[in-house]
Amino acid sequence: MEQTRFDIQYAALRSAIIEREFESLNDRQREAVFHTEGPLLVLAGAGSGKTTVLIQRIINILRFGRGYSCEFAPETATEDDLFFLREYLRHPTEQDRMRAELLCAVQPARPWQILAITFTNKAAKEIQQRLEHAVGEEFARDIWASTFHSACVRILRRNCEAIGYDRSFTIYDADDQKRVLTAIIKNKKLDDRVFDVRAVAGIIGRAKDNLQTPRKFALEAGDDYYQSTIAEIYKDYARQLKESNAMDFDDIIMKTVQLLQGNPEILEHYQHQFRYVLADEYQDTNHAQYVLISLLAGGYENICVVGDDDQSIYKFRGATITNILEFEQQYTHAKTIRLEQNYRSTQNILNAANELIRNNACRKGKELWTDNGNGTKIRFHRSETQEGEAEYIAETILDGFSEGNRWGDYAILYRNHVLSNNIESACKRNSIPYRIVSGLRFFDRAEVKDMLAYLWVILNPADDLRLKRIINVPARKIGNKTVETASILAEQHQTTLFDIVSHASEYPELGRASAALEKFANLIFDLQKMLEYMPLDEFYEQVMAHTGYLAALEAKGDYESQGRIENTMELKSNIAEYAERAQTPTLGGFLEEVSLFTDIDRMDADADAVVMMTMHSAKGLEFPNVFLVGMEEGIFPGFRAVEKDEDLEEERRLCYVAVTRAKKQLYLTCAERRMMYGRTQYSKPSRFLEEHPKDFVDSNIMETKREALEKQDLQLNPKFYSKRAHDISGNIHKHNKATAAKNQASIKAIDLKPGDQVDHKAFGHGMITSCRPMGGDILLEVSFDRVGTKRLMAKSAMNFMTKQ
DNA sequence: AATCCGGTTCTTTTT
DNA sequence: GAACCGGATT
Repeated sequence: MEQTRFDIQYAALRSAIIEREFESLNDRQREAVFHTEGPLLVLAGAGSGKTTVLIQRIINILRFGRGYSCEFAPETATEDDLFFLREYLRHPTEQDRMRAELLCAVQPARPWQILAITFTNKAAKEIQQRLEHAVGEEFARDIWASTFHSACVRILRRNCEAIGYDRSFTIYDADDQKRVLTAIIKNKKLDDRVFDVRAVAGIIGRAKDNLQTPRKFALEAGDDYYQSTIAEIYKDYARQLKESNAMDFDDIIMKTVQLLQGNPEILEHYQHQFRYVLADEYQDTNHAQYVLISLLAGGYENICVVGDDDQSIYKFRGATITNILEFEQQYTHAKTIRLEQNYRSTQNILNAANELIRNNACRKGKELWTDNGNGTKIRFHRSETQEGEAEYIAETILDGFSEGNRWGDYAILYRNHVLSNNIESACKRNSIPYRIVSGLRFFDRAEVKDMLAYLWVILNPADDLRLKRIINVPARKIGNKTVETASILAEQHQTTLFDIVSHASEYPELGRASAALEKFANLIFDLQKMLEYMPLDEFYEQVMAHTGYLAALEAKGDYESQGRIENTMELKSNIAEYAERAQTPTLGGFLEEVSLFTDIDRMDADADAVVMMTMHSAKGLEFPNVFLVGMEEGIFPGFRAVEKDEDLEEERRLCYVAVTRAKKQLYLTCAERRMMYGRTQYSKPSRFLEEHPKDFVDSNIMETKREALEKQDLQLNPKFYSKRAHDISGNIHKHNKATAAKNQASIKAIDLKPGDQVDHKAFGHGMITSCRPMGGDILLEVSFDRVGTKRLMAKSAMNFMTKQ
């Protein structure tokens, strides 16, 4: 076919009109949006509008198809159309828009032909919602915007019979997985210190990430004792899961790949269906996910991967940065687009990030820039102790609050959770509202898992694993011994544990316990009956009541149980919310959803509070003011990561991620000594601080830093160090002196008594209602006019408070 | 079945 | 230092 003059005119008008639709994007972004056909790699720096591009690209594909990239006019096109488009471009009106759009569209995709794959539910949901907003709910509903896991589960539920699974397979989480493995290791009479469950689970998980079957793994292990034993465990584990018709998270991906590879007709079906495949956070994909994407996109090869090699921080979970680095080799005709304009941070912050990441050898290379202006310099603070560090942070936040910042404008990020302890107490002391994004997620909490286990068992009594979890929770006189005997009986009789339990009296081996067992079985039967005629949330309450779970928690009555009760109630609202949302709510539907769910989703919805979390969890988020704490050698980079360049680079990427979370102000803090693992450690400032550009860091800090560096040789000898510390630490010392003086003054000023009127920098005017001596300090209760009653420790509060 | 004691361990964790 | 686990004790 040859392009005619008509075609050329048409194509020019078409691109002008389409470009108009996406005029809010920058050139690079637009380029990515319009490159719809063929492989595309988008290297999207932090804060460069990656999600926007992903979404706009989908919108473009839905509305205009390959319109922009098409050089030919539609066969039905007439001179009239050309005229219309020209007029529309001159005077675009809302009435004409639809027709113009239709004339510009070439093979627009149907929603279900688009697969947009992400790692988190949150990201999937965001894409879904923004698309709903843009193209309407009905349209957006059919787009496959989902996580790797939910997309795979969806494929598996349809087709898993082809690989010998029942459609109703259950999903084992990390905890279930560990239980099974522990049992296997015990069963094999292996030393559980040599074969640590966590390590074994990790190795098996990595094997699955690499698509290694137990057989392949055994082959590779050869006669190496450790490896070949793990191969044995892996084999047993796989067999056991298969028998229970269960898959773990890694299976979900691996089995999908196996399904597609082993069944050409199924593969073809999906390859044909997915005309456009988009993958987010591509730098975090593992080998299995890479193969999966390649398979699914194998039909049209309209594959767009978006990611940032500099933000790859999940190697320890099997992610291989190779996938993104070698994309251009995999698809030789791939187009690569770099998004380097940053819309989030100030240039100072970006300079720091650029300088830092430049120290990495293994990267594609990118340089972030912004037209947001330079902003304020990065601030560095080194305190003597971890308490000092925490206090500095609290003071800084209080200062900021009194200047009009909101608590939620602050985030405190750390390398690992333990570092949050002191900061948490400093926040408590200073009445700073804070929220810790904890390592333990809602759905991992014991009480939540217990209740979910009940629901699973009610739905599917054959679920031995979960039955074992709750059969004696709360205690109902069914001891471990009894459960063990019953399990053995189940194995002997080739039946399920529940089957034995429900017919306990037929087995003399169970002796006196059989009454309790049958009682339990009847409980489950009763609940099953209730499920048939009750709304889900009401049913859940019945489960709480009849199992005695709620009563047991209430009976304990301590503070911890109170929290647990709240958590189980929270689960109830989850169920209620699901029941309302789903078209045909079922218990199974809810459990399925929950098993692929984490609770990061509700992170942002909550009240105004300082957020504390690990640097890992901060990925993808942004905050006006960010503290990076514990910037010390041995902590960040961690002592494990300094040996191998590869690990150090990942650590540096983590630092890059952390730095680029800040929009306006970045604070870097560290302490000279810190209590860790029960001993006091002296550490030098992190090398990552050195790698920040000097000119962009607050100047008095640089002095501090130089002094800190001078100390480095000394600190190998702690005695010498402590002797000299006072003489050489000029700036730090001065600062601490000042703080000390302030504290002295404030302790003197503690002649406070109830009834005194005070002015607080952040909370305003108030009256002291009580004073209680506490650990060399005084706990004040102050009733503030504006913010109500607060409890403050006098020493630190006096830095912000004056007596009238 | 609950509690206590001692020993052990201590990155990060999107599903 | 704290949290968690397993074994022993009550």
